[in-house]
Formats: sequence, structure tokens, C-alpha cells
Amino acid sequence: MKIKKEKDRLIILDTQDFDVVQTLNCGQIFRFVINGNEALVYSKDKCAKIDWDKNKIEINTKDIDYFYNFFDLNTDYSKIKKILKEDELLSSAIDYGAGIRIINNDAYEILISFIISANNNIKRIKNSIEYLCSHFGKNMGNYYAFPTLDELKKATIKDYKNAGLGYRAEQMYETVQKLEIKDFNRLIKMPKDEQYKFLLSLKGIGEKVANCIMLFGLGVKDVFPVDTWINKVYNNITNTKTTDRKKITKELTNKYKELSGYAQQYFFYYYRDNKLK
DNA sequence: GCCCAGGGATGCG
DNA sequence: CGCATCCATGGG
Repeated sequence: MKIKKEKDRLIILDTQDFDVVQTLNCGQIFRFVINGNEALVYSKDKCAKIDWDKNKIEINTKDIDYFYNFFDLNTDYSKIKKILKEDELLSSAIDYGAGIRIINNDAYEILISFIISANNNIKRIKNSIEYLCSHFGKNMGNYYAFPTLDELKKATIKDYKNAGLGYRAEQMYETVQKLEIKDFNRLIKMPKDEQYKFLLSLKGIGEKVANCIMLFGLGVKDVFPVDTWINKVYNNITNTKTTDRKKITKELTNKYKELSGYAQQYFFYYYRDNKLK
């Protein structure tokens, strides 16, 4: 991928492996606004203004190194897509979501966000996160930062209910009180199975959410989060009616191995958008 | 009014 | 272990 680095700006001159709208809309990030050929994207206390046309993408931000990594610009997606396309089941999904990239987001922000995501819909998830930012995050002028862990520790169960977390409010409160920033410094260095175990020990985090945190927040690509959509895809492809997500996870992870996370995103985006029954 | 959402916790056998 | 049931709440 041809990328020019300027001061406060990244210019991507090769758009076949990067579609901003697809990348933002495929359910891995909740803090963004798309307006025509322009988007605002938020992570932690940082912001990027992105605009694009057919031939180039401009990422305007004071944190170019952060967003370079955020959008995974070092990874060659054409190579990944070429390998995965050999799988017949994935071929049309990859054609449809050819511009998806897996975002490298902040582990703590992803952890909080995906606790909210459980048995929830994306619009509500976004509203709840926005509430937490505007009530507990730092005012950055044009937007609110994601609250730091110390800031979020001030939130009560009632605050979480007001944020629309419903029955997840108690779980969130308990997990936020228990977590410390050093947990995340340790987490990033742990082997995969220990990360998984640690995440599962926290309230509000089960297998699917743990896998999402690892994929989008810890850079672990050989995980395959199975949500309701992937469950539907699986039943559709295999002509079954299972609800055993543990089994589906195991099968698909064994099949796609180190590319599981990518395969999962292509499946998820394609089938969700095409309203698979 | 009903069904569903990027599921998880709990209890029971 | 596996399995069933319950859980808030807003959108479609």
C-alpha cells in the first residue's frame, strides 16, 4: 500500500484494500460519524478526520502514528484476501467487504465497549458509549474522550443504568472497580490462553466478548468470535440448526487458523448486510 | 405488541 | 461438563 506521511496527515494512494465506510461499519468500532465522503473517528482521547475519493484516502490527525497502527496500515490485506479466497464460502464475502481492515483499538476501550455489546444492537451500543464519554470523559472541545479507567471508576450502577446498560449495569460496575491499568500492561504481554482466561474471569465477559477484545484490542488474529450472525451463517452454510456456539467457534478457528479474525469479519459483514435469515 | 440485538450469568441435573 | 432460563431496553 502506498502511503505518504506528512505532518498531521496520512495519504493513502491505493484504495483497493481500504474502504473507510466498510471498515467503520463492520461492527468493530462504535465511536465514529460518517458524513458523505468524510468521517470522524475517535479512539481514547484521539480523533481523526478522514476524507476520501476513488483514488485516495486522507487521514487528518495530530496522532498519525497512532492511527497508522489503528487502521492496521502495515498489514498486506491483498495477501490475506488471496489466501482466504481459495475458500469458496468466503469468496463472495470478500468481494463484498474487500475494503475491510481489522482495527487495532485500545484494549481497555474495547473491553468496556464489548461488555456493552452483549445481546445488544449497534445503535444502542453507540448511544450507551456516547453517554459514558459525555458524562465521564474529558471534554476535548469538539468531542468527548473515552473516559479513562480512573474516570469511569466514579460511575455508579445508577449511572450505568442511565447510560442504557440495563442488566449489564451491575456487571460493568463490578468489572470497572476490579480492573486496574496495570492489568492491561500485563494482558498485552500474556500468551493467548492466559489472556482468554483472564478476560473470562471478569463479569460481563464470556467467550464471544473475550474473543472480540482479543481480536480488536489485543491484536490476536487467530480467534473467531461467534455471535448471533455468525451462528446464522454457520447454520446456513452447513444446513444445520445448532445453537452450540462453543462448537462453532472451535470448528471455524480450526479451519481458518491464524486468519480466523479476518475470515470472521468478512463473513459477519457480508451476511449481516445481506440480511441472512 | 412482538421480535431481535456482535451473549452472559446462574442454577440444575 | 451440557443445558435451560432469565435478563433490560430501544429499534424495526
